[in-house]
Amino acid sequence: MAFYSLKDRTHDCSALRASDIDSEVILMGWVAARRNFGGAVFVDLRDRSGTTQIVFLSEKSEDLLSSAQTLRFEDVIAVRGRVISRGDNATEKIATGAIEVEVEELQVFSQSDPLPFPVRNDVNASLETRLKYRYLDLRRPEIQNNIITRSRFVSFVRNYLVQNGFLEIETPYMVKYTPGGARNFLVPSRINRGNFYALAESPQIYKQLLMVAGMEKYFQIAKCFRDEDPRQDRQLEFTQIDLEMSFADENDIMNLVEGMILHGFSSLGLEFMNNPFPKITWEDAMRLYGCDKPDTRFDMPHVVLDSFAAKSGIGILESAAEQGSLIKGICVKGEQERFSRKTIDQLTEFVKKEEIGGAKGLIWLKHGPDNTFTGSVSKLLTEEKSHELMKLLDSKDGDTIFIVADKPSVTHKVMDNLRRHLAAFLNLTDNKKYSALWVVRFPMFEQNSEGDWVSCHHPFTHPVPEHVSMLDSESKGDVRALAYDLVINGNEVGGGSVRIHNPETQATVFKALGISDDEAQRLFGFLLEAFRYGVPPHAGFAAGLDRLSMLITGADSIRDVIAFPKTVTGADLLTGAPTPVIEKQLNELGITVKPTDS
RNA sequence: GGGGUGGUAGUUAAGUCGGUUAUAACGCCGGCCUGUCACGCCGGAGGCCGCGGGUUCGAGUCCCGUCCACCCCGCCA
Repeated sequence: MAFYSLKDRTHDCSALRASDIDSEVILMGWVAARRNFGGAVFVDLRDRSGTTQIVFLSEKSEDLLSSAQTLRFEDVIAVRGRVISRGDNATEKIATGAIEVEVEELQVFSQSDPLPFPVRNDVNASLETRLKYRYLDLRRPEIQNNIITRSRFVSFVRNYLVQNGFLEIETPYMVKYTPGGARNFLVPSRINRGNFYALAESPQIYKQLLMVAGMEKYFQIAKCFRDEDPRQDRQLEFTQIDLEMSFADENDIMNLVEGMILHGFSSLGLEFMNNPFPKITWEDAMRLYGCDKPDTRFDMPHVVLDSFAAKSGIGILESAAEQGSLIKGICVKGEQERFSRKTIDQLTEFVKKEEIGGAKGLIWLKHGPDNTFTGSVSKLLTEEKSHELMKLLDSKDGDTIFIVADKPSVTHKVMDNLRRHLAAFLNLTDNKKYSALWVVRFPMFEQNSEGDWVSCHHPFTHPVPEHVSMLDSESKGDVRALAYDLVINGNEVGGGSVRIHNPETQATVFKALGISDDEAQRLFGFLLEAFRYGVPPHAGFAAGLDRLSMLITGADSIRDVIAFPKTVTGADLLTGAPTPVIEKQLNELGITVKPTDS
């Protein structure tokens, strides 16, 4: 008997409806469940699209029935049969619930060993087990649908960009090593022993060279590699929707990307709470939310209370203000009854945690009837000062106010964490809702822990033109960049900038970063040289496809939107990578591995 | 590099104050069953309690170390 093949398959397992009754069909898929009644066997047949119940009846053939009784979970089969009505036994649980297929012929393509864990949405094997048998985990409809949704989104993105005149161009993954930024994965060169490629952190330099090359509009679904500790939303290798456009300014890029996101989400039936996306400056984001990626699904902005604090009559606030502390308040609308003394104590412990920012304490006030406060410092506030604070924070009867005073960096971080924490506590974060915004005018530079000035974005970012003269001054910390981040639901899903195309400006920026002319030549000489041969002004963007995929699928972990993810220690539990390699290979590369404890 | 949570049958979990033969559900094996849909019923097999050391008459349980997974901080231009 010849095996059935794809051309014989008449329908997928989600296709059949009552209107198909009496047709003869051939289905192929995996045995998702088997219910054996001796004289009748029901099988849930699952393929990528869904599930159809097939039924083996003794009246048809005893041989067929006994074959059906040997079927086990995840056997791969084809069946030929007739679509019949399920009558009173119809179910709403599956899309094909009105019908079933009465089997006339069964082909078993392959049998499955007993499974290490059930292939079902409602059974949670440990992550370790799921990753070891990732091909089984991927059969679970929940994960499979994530991968399908991601594919549909990527497909939309490609179409959108191509229709907007973009060319999809690949750039090298094995690139020149440059220090700074993320730690690189290194690839040793056999032919040039002792030399290394780096795996690209991003296609940044190549896409700028493509602009010099006159490609005008480039995009790529590009893998990027960064040897930094993974997180819930971060993997060692990840994917960016990377694009660059000549003659474009920041609004051209933001409009393009915004259209891509709005329509891409819309194509999946997902709509944004805000359209168009608001733009706020980095400064305003820090002032209102204490961070550069605020979650705007809920309001609860921070209010800076420095001048109030200085004359508040509250000793700790007045002295904090004198010492140059930043004092911020946040007003929780209503739900006052949920802030019991115990809850407030827990919030106080929360803000004191080091990873939350390590505040010294948390001031709280409950706005009661007749415009009075109760709370930690209420007795110290005059009626006039109380009313002033109420006005500043727009608090009403039934609201609750929290105040933190500390070093600016601590206050921002603590109040950011507190705002998110309160939103989660009050169930204001619905992952079916989407709220996006642009954060613009990032600083050009920041100081790292060693006190060195480093780029916030990257060294090719164009400063705000009016700030160019400040680049080599003491106030370079105040220089703002033509850089923008796209933030959705508190996730930084992408960022970009206008690039420098003027050699003098580029030289000044390198100088501000403490990169000498010689070093600039050594690291980026090829780029600077390219820019001498006619470079168009250009700007670009890179969006994190994995994080976007998490948002569109509602996945909690980046692992749930990547077919073969790595663990938090960078291991691939399915293949066992990374592994030692054979001595011969190391010898060819001229590499000696040191013992681990050296 | 630092902090936290977890690891017991193929899987998911329970296991009290340190005490006799380590439980359950699902899966697996055998049997029964023609309307189930996570079918049901009867019976059975299945254990390096992550690994190594220590305390103790006695350790799944207490202590030390270590490995693995996850979460967080640092890090991620």
